[in-house]
Amino acid sequence: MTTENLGRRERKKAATRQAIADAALTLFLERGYDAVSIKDVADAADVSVTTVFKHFSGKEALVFDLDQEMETGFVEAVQTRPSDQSVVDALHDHILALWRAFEGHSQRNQFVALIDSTPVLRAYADRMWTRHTKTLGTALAKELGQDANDPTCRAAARLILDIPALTRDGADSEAAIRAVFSLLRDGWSDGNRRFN
Amino acid sequence: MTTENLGRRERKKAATRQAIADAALTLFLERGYDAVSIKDVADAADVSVTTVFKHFSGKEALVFDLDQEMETGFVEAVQTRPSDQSVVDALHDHILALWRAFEGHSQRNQFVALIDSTPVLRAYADRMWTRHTKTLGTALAKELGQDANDPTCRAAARLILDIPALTRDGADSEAAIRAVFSLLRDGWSDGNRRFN
DNA sequence: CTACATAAGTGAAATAATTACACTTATTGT
DNA sequence: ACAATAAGTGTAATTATTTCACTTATGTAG
Repeated sequence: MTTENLGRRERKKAATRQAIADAALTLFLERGYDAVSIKDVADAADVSVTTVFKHFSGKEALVFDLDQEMETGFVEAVQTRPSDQSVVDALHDHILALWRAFEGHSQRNQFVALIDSTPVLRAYADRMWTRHTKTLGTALAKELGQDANDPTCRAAARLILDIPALTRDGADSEAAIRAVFSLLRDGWSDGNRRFN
Repeated sequence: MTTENLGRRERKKAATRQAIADAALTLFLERGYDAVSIKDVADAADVSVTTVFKHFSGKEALVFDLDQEMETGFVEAVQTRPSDQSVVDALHDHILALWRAFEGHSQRNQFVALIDSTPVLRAYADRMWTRHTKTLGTALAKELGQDANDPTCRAAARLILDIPALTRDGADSEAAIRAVFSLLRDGWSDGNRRFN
């Protein structure tokens, strides 16, 4: 799907990019993120340092080869949902699907460990998700017939995109997902209880 | 309160730190963040580059001289609230107070413009708030008699700390605050409406 | 098929943030 | 007064990132 029907040039370009990403991930998992320089990655992939920067915006981006697919995924999830489904339910299903797909990856544990142990990568990962707050918020607003900048839609979008960040520091991911969607559906009864 | 009853050493240290922060802010507002190097700041404050790094963890930190006070502020807000007040109400009050204090600053507009126009600073500001998710979440859990890692408490904490990030990209701050607390109190009725 | 335009890749050099190190100087507590 | 300690200095090294002028491969119009 991604490497089809393209000219030789495009194919070679994609191959180079992939070689760099692969070399980077291998080295990072082997030695740790900070112990690997961009030059190391370039050498391992047999390209120049300049070429690495032609393909990736910076060192952190070498770790996350996805990013863009995510944004469209969320937006599509709400737009193409069955007509009798609420947007909250659609997003709930989407997240669960993403989660299960991620679970079934062999390198998953190493990968998570790499990110958890590298502050720069944690920060980058968080931003990677929350960067799409505006887009998802607008998509939600459109679905519900609200203004594009509707603050409630944006806040809801943000809370949902916070989920990956919430599943760190020894938190149970599935519980975090449940908690977020419970908040969205019913609010926070505990927090609103008064003590008098 | 901050510069009292300290020895000469501590006082000079604080003065140096302040001189650096002041020089940095002045230069950043004048020329823009990227056009000012750490060396420029050091020269303007008449200290060595090394000294700058002794006081601030990095270039971004030069802009945000608060950070730590914020965390304790939120935690105290919930702990010292009147006994007939819910934690949500206490946090609502606290945020509104912070907001009003910030409004009454002469440099506020320039400051906001500086951050909005500098991607690195936006990212840093977001992290600065959400960094305290775990602490505030734990404090909330303790108040409510839940487990320290209770996912709902943590999610609620995160949503509240998201507020500053939500007030960007042409969003109305007060509306964002209202939206977040409405979500916390009653959930998201619009998002849960089904269309059949 | 040829020639030209263009995009990918190269290599070197410049800039700037960040860290390490060995050193001087000022402050503090005894 | 003195020894311990913390603040500050200056230099040098490391490394991410950008810029630039250059080569080479590919695609394409004629």
